[in-house]
Amino acid sequence: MKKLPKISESEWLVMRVLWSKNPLAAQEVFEQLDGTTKWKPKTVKTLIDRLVKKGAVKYEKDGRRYMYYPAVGRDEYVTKERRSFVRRVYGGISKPMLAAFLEDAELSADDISELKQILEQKAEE
Amino acid sequence: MKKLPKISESEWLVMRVLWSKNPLAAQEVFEQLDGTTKWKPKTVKTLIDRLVKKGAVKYEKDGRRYMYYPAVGRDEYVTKERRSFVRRVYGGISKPMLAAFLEDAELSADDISELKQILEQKAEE
DNA sequence: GATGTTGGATTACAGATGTAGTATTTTGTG
DNA sequence: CACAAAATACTACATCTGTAATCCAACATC
Repeated sequence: MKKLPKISESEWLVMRVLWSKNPLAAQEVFEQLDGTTKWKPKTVKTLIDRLVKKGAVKYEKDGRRYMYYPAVGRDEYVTKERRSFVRRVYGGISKPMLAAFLEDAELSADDISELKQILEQKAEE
Repeated sequence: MKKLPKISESEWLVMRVLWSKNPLAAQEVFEQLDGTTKWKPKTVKTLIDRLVKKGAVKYEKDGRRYMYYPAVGRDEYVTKERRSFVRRVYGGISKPMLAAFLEDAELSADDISELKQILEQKAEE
């Protein structure tokens, strides 16, 4: 249960890119982001540098440039963020919160039955 | 659809107090928080002041002190935060996300059947 | 009326964040 | 080899956050 560094809003976008594909050069991260943000390449580089300093990203040399890759797992992070979100906003996970999520979601019939299964599983405990 | 000011982590705790009971004097907010945080009264006052400046809290005079109350609705806020959370972390609401929430939750039998009802409702659309 | 007490107003200050710019080094190119 | 192109390294700077402390005014008390 190591401690995960805090990742800011903007840094999340960088992590999402690196989680989806890696290793990437700074330039490539910028290209992946281009369109979803209006950041300049230098901005992306700064964000990457900060993530490296925080220990969320690692790199290896590739000639004149660095190739970056995530040092922390996406799933751990998502879990951590999910928990801190519910604590902050709802004071804890709760039925009203789940209801709001479910109502806000667009789900296929398959999704719905999968989720129902999960609920049924839980009912048995 | 007015724009809601951003509320920081710490400020959320103050808002939660004010949403649950208001109007309150700064001192009273401090008392409500005491135990859940280790903040000094001055810290709480600063947070309140910032919320006022952001327009998330209003006040009225009561003798020599101010009584504070929320200027924004809890529900709007929660919705906003929920959406920004899913966008940031999952890139959008999704079944895997919901599954993770459900699995992480502690639910009573009643809760479970209520949630199942919501899902069934959605299945009919 | 002087004085302590209780609020509010103002100020503090370091670290995180958003958003780059400038300087320097490495390297491919004419 | 001199120079432009590309990467990295270092620097910038206003805001926001977390976490108060200090100063001042009004009231309550002796």
